[in-house]
Amino acid sequence: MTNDLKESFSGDAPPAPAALAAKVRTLAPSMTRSMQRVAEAVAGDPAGCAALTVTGLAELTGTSEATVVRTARLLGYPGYRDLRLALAGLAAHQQSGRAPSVTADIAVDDPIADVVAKLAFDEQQTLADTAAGLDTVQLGAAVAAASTARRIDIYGVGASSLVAQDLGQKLLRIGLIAHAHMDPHLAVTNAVQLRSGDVAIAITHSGSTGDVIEPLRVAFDRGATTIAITGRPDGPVTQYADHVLTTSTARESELRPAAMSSRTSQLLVVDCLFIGVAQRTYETAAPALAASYEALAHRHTPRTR
Amino acid sequence: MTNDLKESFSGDAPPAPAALAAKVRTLAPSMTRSMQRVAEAVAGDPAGCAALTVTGLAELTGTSEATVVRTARLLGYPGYRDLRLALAGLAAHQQSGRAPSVTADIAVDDPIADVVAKLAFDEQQTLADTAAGLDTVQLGAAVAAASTARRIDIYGVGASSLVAQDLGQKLLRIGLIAHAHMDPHLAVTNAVQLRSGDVAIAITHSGSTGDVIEPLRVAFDRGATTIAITGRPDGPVTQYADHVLTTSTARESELRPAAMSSRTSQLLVVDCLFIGVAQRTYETAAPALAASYEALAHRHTPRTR
DNA sequence: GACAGGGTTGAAAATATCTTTCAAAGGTGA
DNA sequence: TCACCTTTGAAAGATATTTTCAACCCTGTC
Repeated sequence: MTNDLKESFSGDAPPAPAALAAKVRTLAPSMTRSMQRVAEAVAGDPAGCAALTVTGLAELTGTSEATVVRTARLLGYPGYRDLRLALAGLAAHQQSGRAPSVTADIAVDDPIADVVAKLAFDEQQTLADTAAGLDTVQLGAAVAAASTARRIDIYGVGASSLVAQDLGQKLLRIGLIAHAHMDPHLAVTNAVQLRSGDVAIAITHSGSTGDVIEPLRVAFDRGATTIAITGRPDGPVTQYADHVLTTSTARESELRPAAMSSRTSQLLVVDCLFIGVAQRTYETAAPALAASYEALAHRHTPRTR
Repeated sequence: MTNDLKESFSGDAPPAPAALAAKVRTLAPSMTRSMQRVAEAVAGDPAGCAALTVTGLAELTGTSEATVVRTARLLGYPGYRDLRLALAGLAAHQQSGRAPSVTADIAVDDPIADVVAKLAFDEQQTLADTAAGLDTVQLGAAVAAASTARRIDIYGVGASSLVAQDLGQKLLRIGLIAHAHMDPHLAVTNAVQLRSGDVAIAITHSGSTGDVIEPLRVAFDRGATTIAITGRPDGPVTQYADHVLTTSTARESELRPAAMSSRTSQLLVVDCLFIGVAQRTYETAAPALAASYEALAHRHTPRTR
């Protein structure tokens, strides 16, 4: 008889996904007093109820286990266990609904958990922006040049120097002759050695860092293929760049210097460049990668486990 | 033992809501064969597994109930029942979030546009996983220690050395005495100088890089507060760490070495740490940041436009 | 190559949870 | 007031989960 009622309501009985509150309202009139109390508790606090056992929910609502099970049945589930699973799902769903509450700037008094959420969100945003704004034609050209280069020089100072080093390390690892110059003077000195068939890469967020522009200019004059990775595609550095890869510029706040998001953006561009080159030089890159991995293995102490 | 591990990972045990797949990847290496099978099934088909009982899941994975329960425990839940609820929540969550089109691994013959899209997506994923898996209690403790430290030493080699440098640069910029050591020998030599009230930070993805563990051990023995930033919360490095910050481990492919996503993850953690410290030392950090910005201004040539 | 020692595993017992049963309590109309 | 039907919860019964423990399988050692 309880069964008849359930059937008559939900037809061929697909358990309710998220429309649980609505179902409770619809069915409330056909419920007995005790069952209504249970249904009310369930609709009011899905997350809380999901954490309770039958006995717990029975006590909370001042009823018995049997009533709770009956209510679950009426709502269209085979038993309380399944209602509970549905509640957990509903709770998670509600949770995600109120996610975009932390889009504001990071404030001095933000709790640490908010800082993590905001920072992660901002960096994700930066990645999406960068990917959207990256010119694949320019990237393809840069990849082609780097893949066949006799030698690759990379320039970056300050925060960008880390990105330059990262690219240098990775290219070296797949067997290319690449070097990241951190000292501006040495960079210029070395740039003089470049010639056609070589590649020079300048990384500068502002697009106007003299220490990075100068070696690129020299390389350009010497006939090397020059690439600029910058957030200002109209900046001075692009004068001497055959190919320009644009990084995105995110809003910055007092506590979150621009260096943070520009770094994220630059690294993505550099990674794309690297993967592109690795694809093009796969025959030599794959064994080189494997070899460098092997070489490092002994530096790790055995696992504790 | 199983218990220690769980505790060391999730602090005082806030069960994971949506970061389950990430957690599975992070903990997979420390799992036994049978447990890995279970974890794999769970991560691969949360919705399907949520519909199964312990016995059902045990049969599906060809293991026993005991193993399923053990796996649930390792993942941070009190038992299978709770894991199941979390799975139901995750399933509901996935239901709502639209699946991206380019989730596959990067292949040798992918067009450059796909490489960009996949890479950006993967790194976004890594950020989300890292944020979800980061223990804010541990982070808070690390921030507190670093904010009041007399001196901060940072250790990292290989790809992690760039992250170490990044953190060092930023902390210096807000007026803290921080130094990133790249030479393992010098790192140990300097670690001997540390004492109570100082902070030592080790960055290693594998958690077992001897060159990084050694200076941390020395610092630990000297009474300094030690922090480990690692992808292996059960690795040897955590022996000597007062606070462990876990980075996420993303799936890697032949062309996309693990170093790439671990770097992204490490940088996010380091940024969170930095912002946290900047908040705590706002009085001195804000003017210091402004001053360093001023100091750099003259290095940029005037804009062309 | 045999062996000790520790980690890994699943069968089965023990426990917790859920479901069903059934008789008593509560309500309703004659 | 009483007969009858509905609602309800205690307790028994059925499932699911957790724990225990002995066998098993490695791995490194002599």
